[in-house]
Amino acid sequence: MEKQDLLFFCTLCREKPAAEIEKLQCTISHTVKNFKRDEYIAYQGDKVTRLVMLIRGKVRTEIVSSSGLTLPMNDISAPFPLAAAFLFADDNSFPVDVIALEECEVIYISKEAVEKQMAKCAGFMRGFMDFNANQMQNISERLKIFAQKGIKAKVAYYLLSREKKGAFELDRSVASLAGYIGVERPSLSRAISEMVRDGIITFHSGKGTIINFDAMEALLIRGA
Amino acid sequence: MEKQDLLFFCTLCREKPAAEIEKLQCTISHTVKNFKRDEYIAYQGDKVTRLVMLIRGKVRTEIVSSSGLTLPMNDISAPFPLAAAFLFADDNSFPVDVIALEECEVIYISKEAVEKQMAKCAGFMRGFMDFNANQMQNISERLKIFAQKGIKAKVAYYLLSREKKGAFELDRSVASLAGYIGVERPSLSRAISEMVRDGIITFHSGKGTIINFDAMEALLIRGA
DNA sequence: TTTGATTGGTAACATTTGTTACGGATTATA
DNA sequence: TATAATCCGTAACAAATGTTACCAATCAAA
Repeated sequence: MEKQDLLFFCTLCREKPAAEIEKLQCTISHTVKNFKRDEYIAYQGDKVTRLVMLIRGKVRTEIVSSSGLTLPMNDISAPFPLAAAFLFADDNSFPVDVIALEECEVIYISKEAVEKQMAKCAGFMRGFMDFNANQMQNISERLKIFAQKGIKAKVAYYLLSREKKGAFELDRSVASLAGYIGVERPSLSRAISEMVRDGIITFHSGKGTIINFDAMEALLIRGA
Repeated sequence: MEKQDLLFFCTLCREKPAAEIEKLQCTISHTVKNFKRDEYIAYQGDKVTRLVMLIRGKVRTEIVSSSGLTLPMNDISAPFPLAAAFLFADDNSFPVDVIALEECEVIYISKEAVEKQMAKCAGFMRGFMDFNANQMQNISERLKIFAQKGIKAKVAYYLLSREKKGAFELDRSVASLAGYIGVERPSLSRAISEMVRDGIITFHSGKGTIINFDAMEALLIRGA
């Protein structure tokens, strides 16, 4: 259970000891529901009127089109709020179908209860805001990578944003990095090889260094 | 002044008449600052410790690299909060430089004041949440477009998400749509032409209809 | 050790996209 | 109306990326 569980109960008011919390009116009203494998937890287009927290299990989200074809998006493991960000949006409907991949448990908290709780409990509010802010940051970071034109530019952006004194370490496999930046694995592999060949970086088994910073910058400007 | 000004003063508590608001302790402490054209309002990496609201003028944001080259991102017109979403993030630093394009006025509200105000005034909180939620929705919609592989897939996704009974209307020029989905204008133009040629859509001066839904779906699945 | 699975580098070729340049159409401006 | 500016369709070519396939290296399980 990470920061996300801030969203569950006011146990999240970490600022105070658990014992003290019990005394506060910090319990949030909610309902619980269980889902079996392959059941639909939410349908695309459903109004998001409640905060939907996945507290046990794993789900798959997919876009569904009018003709019935589906397009898998992400898998999400508990604990995680589903579409928390959209709870307050104007067009607050689920952007995807949500399907249980295994036995799942979900709790629902009404929007009103969430608002009340936020007003009542600063810790809860902070937890909610933090979660949304971090998610926003992740997504906007990814968008910036996608906005870079050319694989090398994407790679350069990715590496520059996490190098320390020229050294970097991939926190994922090359294959998953390819997925993350939206290109094919062999293409990414080729791009890295060429950057090594051109003396811009070194790279071996997940670790490397940036040799030529100027060349990296140049890649950002124009996909070369 | 749109919804954004919800974030300014508690005049935003629209739920109550203005006269009544005066009586509440709904004034939020803030400081004001003016900037001249070309002045820096914020530097990339600056900690976001206060809510920064642009209330007059226009700014440009750009990514700056260590070697000094810049990469322009977006232009933003008042009224608009700058990096509101990052106020609560863990790594809460400005992702970009912010430069005044013209005479600008900015107000600063401390994070603490924002938190207090949210606790005190439900309207303010709702305004803040709404704004962030909507921004999140926009950005994630854009990310989904970028995640589509192939120009036609991007176009199909874009059109399918806004067609009504098969009819669609672009709310922007072809050139700006090209920028939005991250491709070159001639490439987008060609893609549209081919889709028209193949009898998938009609298109003329910003308006069109989807003729072959199945083909549109197929484009989403595999960039064809 | 052997086996099988995963990871990732590479190559040849197909396909898509970018680039550059041109011209027609439309709109704003003098 | 003339003039310039913008928008956008088109084409030919260059460049980047995807596709498919193969093999080597690594690692875990038998």
